[in-house]
Amino acid sequence: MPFGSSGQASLPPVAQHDEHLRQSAWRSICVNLRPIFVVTTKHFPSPRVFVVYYGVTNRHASLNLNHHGETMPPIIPISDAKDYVGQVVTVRGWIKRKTGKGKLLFLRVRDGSGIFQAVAFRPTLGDELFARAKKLTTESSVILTGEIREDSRAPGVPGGYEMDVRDLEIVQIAAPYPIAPKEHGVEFLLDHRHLWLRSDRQWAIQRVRATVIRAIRDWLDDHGFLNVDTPILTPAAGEGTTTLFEIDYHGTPAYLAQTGQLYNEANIFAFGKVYCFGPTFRAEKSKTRRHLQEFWMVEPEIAFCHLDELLEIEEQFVSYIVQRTLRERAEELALLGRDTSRLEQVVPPFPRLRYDDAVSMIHEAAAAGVTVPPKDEPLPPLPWGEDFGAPHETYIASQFEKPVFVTHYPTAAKAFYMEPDPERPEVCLSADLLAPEGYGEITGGSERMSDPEKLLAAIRREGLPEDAFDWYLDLRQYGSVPHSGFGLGVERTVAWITGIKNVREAIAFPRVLGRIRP
RNA sequence: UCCACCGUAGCUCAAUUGGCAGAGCAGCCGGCUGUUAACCGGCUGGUUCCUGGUUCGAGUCCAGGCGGUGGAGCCA
Repeated sequence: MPFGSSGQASLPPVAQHDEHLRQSAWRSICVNLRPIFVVTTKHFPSPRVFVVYYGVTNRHASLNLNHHGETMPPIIPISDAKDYVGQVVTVRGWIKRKTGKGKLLFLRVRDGSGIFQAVAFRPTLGDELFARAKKLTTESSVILTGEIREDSRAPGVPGGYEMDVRDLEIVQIAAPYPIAPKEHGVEFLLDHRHLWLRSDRQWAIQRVRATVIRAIRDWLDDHGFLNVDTPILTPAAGEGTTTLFEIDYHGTPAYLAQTGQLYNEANIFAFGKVYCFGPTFRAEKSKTRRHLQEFWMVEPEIAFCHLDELLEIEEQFVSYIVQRTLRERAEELALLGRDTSRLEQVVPPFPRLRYDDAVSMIHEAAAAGVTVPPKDEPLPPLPWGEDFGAPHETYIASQFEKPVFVTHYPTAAKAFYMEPDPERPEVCLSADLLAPEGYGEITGGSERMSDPEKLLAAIRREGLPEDAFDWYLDLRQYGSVPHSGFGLGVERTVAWITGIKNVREAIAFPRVLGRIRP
């Protein structure tokens, strides 16, 4: 029962102690979006308010009743504090930081929804409660009741509102907290990731991530894509066998999926436009700011789709994700210190650049002695046919205001299933989307090979196990069509939008090379 | 796998040519009515990553190992 009372089926009467409590009750009723019916009676047995309700959402204040069925101040999330100025409310959370000045204590409190300051003043709180408040340590859990007031000096998210504490209940006094409000090393923070998540910065990043994921699903669901998820335990590689995590499948070797794409290709023949979304696994020995062993990827796949249509889908999709996040997570991005001016420009169309032209740009830049951040090392030359290194990606991306598509990579440098350009088979109908500001490749996609003979030849050329791909080849026997798809890495996208330096902060519990705890 | 750098208090870091192991923060005690990583006074806190070597003497020099960070390759 969401009101936090005993859960009994009968409706609790609300005592009408005073005008203030009555207003609090009304207030909590009014903020609930779900239908609520209120009856007042003047006679039975004394003046009472009866509340009829159902389905109260957790997002809003709930009516707070004590054991006697009497109204208590409503329990609110900190994010709603601005709606309760002048009213007495209860907030449940954790102490981020405590500062003070004699008879005055400032408690920075977070509850997951937001951060604000609670002010404990000895003359109004009383000596006993004030002494209790002074005992609070960092990360102690508390239930605070007091009046919300507006004050421009009050810090927080959203700032400008604070609580004048009238009552407090200590749930637990926290042990000395290892993470101090100062700089820490990476190893220490990753060892304490379970606690590090409580920091302002990590809180903001995970809230952005949730919005990015919501935007991904909403856009695809609203554009005719069906979510059909693909297996994580798989019998064969998606793209080569060196980077797979092998597991024991009841005596048979199996692998954690590094892509859902091959299954996506089966699904389009049943559902037309599909996407899968989940964790993928790469056992690469990569220790860079852009790599995780386990990361989340959304992979749309579309039947009857050529490369040019795919690029239009991608630019609409990525723009929507960025613009919606800017709109809904402005406070979090501000907390992270993100300069959003570059992100505001992320709207279709994105520039398109052929691999050939990218190589020419790199040659000219290398000849001119251009250097690339972060170390300002000279741009290395790039022989035609090789894939870009990180400095090449950074340089190309830096030449454009928006994300840029690089298309028509050399066929030999790309995965076996990519369709060669019919006019020029040494390049394929592929496209990578490079994010600005050095965040690298955020999507990779292509038109897929639809001809069964050519696909079989490609599998043999790569030396892949033919029998593992029998069903994949089979797809091309029954109504094969041109089709295309791409994958977008969630952590790289979140890192780019939030402006963080390393993808490991974009996921709650990152799996990086050499680390499996916590 | 390769390259570079790093390892000293719970954390971030000092320690001169090889010569007494130090500070700030956190924690504890006391003070302060508007703090924003407050401030003031006091206290507590050490296997200097490990093993061996050189030396009268090693945090410091040498050898080997372990751990970490960044990058390369590869990738989203």
